[in-house]
Amino acid sequence: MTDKPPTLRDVAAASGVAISTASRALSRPGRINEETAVRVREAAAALGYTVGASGRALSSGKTGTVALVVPDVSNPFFFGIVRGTQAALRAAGYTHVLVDTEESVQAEERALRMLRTSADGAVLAAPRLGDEWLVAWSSALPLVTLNRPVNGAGVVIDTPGGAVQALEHLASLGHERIAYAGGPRTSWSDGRRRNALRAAARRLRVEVVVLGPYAPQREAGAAAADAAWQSGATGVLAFNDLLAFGMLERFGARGVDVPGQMSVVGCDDVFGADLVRPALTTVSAPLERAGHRAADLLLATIDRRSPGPAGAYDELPTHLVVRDSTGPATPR
Amino acid sequence: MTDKPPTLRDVAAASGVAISTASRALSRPGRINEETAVRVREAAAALGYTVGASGRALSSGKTGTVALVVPDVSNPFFFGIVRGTQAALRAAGYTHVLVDTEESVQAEERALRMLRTSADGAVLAAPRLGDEWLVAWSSALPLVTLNRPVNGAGVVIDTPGGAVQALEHLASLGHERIAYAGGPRTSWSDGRRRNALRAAARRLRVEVVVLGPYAPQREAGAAAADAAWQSGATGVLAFNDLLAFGMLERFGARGVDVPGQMSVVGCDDVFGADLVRPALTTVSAPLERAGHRAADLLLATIDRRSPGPAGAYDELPTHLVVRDSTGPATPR
DNA sequence: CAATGTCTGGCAAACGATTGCCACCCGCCG
DNA sequence: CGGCGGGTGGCAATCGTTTGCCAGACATTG
Repeated sequence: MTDKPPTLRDVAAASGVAISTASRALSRPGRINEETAVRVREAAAALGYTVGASGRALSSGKTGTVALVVPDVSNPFFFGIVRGTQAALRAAGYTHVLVDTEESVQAEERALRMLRTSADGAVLAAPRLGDEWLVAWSSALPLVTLNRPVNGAGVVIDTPGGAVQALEHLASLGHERIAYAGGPRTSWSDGRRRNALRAAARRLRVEVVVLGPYAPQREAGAAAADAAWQSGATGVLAFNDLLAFGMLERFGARGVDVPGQMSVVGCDDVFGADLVRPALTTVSAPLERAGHRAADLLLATIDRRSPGPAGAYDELPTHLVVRDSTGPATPR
Repeated sequence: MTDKPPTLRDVAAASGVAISTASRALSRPGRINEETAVRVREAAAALGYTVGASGRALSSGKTGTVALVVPDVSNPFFFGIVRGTQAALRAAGYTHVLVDTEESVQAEERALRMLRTSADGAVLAAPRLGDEWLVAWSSALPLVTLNRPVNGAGVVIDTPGGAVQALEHLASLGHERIAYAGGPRTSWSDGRRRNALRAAARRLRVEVVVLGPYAPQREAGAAAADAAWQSGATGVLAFNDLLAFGMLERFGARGVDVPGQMSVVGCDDVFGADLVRPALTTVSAPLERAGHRAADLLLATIDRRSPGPAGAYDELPTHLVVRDSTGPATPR
């Protein structure tokens, strides 16, 4: 059968010192005579000892664990984020727990409640929870939000900036009427983008027609594509790549040539954007970096103990990647 | 500042009972007078109490945590797996920790060592560790392997079966010389597939030429495509979809028409396989189900306490999804 | 009325690690 | 020779929860 893992007591016994000494020898370099410390470390190695997370957590208050809370693990947008947080946490020796709330506010709150006692902090990617709640929670658990600043803090991906680049790109190709297939009402990012597009449209003297909201999924693409076509636009910006994929399929099915009759721009540059045909012109978002950054920020506030109200704000730039789904406007 | 989360002691005090009673009221239905229990539960709810994971773990030995250990989070193959384990664990009330070993055997072992004290078990997806080690570890920590049986136990995706279907498909299209662009030597799955293909080739009277090994990544696709072309084959089976994507790109770049001059079959049907053009004919693997299954199996052995040597073996069927990257053979 | 059981609820001992505080051993200086 | 201080290492409390065991209350039965 499976015998118990060695404990600090075993290590102490094996090296002939007290438990406290063993503990210090392993985690408080300098506090213990180097000679003794070496003996302890050797014993620990020989026994294959690893400090037990629960014991440590109980007595020190630090769990060595950070959670990433996402609304939907299967969305490729979050793959990049996961990768980033994973790398950052791994490097810092933290354990990475993954929570999928399946878009449910309640699940999100439940997760937070449980994390409060079992994690040192959490990265909330595109949280669904209301601002007030987020603020309240952040005083109970170090939190860093992604793509949804709370109290002016958090990591944000500047998709509005990218969207404007996309608009400029289309305008320069002669498009004068451009559709924006928007995302969920609850998306903070979407609202910001609408505003940025409105302003840019005036400046560029093009017309932007806002469509939607659409679910940020491939399945919603058909409806979005039909609406975009119907709107008389010659180019369309999609809320995200998934939606753009769906639109591409729909245009293909309806015999609308992309980019001949309709230019399509996605957002995020997720896995697959360069795989579809035509390859998708899209606003590239530094997903992995964003995850990494968020985790780093969180780690910093965790050990600086400065969850100060002026938590850091970090905006990551995006840029337009031009591929084959956009081209010169052709009058309809 | 952040005030401490309420403890069982607070709940007990608030409801005028002893800590032990409070504990039982919350987790041992029936053991305590229902009236008292209700009082306790109300107090707990009012205080927003949640049992602390570390305390519980220390005293009961159960951490309520299960880890998924993958060699590379950014591989879309594992996205599906993650999704499955996540769903299963969530449903069972377990916490999901994600460990990326970055293909490193040492990282894998390090992870296992730490998990031993901080998790109730682990799902090892495509572990790099040697069999002996895996066997040894499994006596210290409940383990379920995915796509790599140990001691005849684990969850396995029957890709050889799918590969044979693919071969039949190609054979029926008139292909007589078919290449197999193999994966890493360390892949158990790859070895199995080679054997299955060899046997099927004899039966179907076609010739299979084995190429590789190639890294299961897009970047390796160019080399694989060139080798396949060079081999004189008219169809090629790729170790996985990523490799197939890379091959498709390369064939495109070299002006080799797919499926006109070369048929390509992938494996796994990961996200993107139907996005790429031509849409990829591939062996569809039930990734999410596999992850779910593995987690369920693990959970079962965890609470049945039966890590018996005859751990369960489960083979999930695959099937060929025919899309546009395969077609009739044309003589070269 | 005594003996026996059944419910309830509390006491206290774990679980594994950390850490404040104290004790001891030395060497050194005055 | 006494006092002082730095360097080491041990004692014991503490963190939050679970659980074996016991004790009282009350009901049931012979």
